[in-house]
Amino acid sequence: MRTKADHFATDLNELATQAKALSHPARLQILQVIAQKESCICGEIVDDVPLAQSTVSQHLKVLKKAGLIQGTIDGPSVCYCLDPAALQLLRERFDGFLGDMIDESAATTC
Amino acid sequence: MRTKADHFATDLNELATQAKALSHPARLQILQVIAQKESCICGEIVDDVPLAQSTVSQHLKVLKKAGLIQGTIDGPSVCYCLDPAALQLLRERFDGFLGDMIDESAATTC
DNA sequence: TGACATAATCGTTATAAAGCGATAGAGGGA
DNA sequence: TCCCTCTATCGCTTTATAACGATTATGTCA
Repeated sequence: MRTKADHFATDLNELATQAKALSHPARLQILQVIAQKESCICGEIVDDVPLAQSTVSQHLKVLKKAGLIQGTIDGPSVCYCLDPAALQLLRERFDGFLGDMIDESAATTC
Repeated sequence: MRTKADHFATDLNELATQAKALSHPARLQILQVIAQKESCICGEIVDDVPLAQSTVSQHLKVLKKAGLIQGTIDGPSVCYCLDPAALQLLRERFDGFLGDMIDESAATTC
């Protein structure tokens, strides 16, 4: 694929990247599971999500790469938790992006 | 691809679908262009985005399918505009989803 | 009607993403 | 040490996405 990411503004690329991390229901559910459980062992996520262990692991990798979660090794298991600061930042970016757009487009009707 | 969308909650599927619409920098830029221009003729978008006309048309289709924009035929041209209500709804959904998660995860640190 | 402009669609190619089973590596306990 | 558990990675297949050029369809205007 000829992804012409270099032709777009940096902030648009970053926002698009984070939106992509949220663009799959399994990843959204994984985030919810991690948020709800007091502990966040990988195995529990696999139990709660209707996907194979290897697939869940891939999704976790995507979320980790996007900076939305972090995993720490806990003996034989891996404990995953959210990064509240990153989520808050993402929230603000989305809000800002959409908010600006809504303000500007208030007049435009076609 | 075996997209197991049916295995996930409806609201997660919908949010993921809309996030996917925002997951490409070209589409984000197109939204900005439409928001900024007072008129929103398709050709102007093509001029402002570093992609071929057919590619832009595809992106517009994705945005239209996601319900974020609408296009009305204006003679030989097509006038695109944002759907402020849809954008506002999306904004609130993101905000709610991320907000709930941040609240719940305040305690969880691993 | 004929020529031109605009935008959507088609056909094709290349890359990314999603999914799974199997394997590998790292710890912990018997 | 040996086995078991847990999770990441590999290899593979299937489907989706992105991109473009070429074509088609629809209007406008001379």
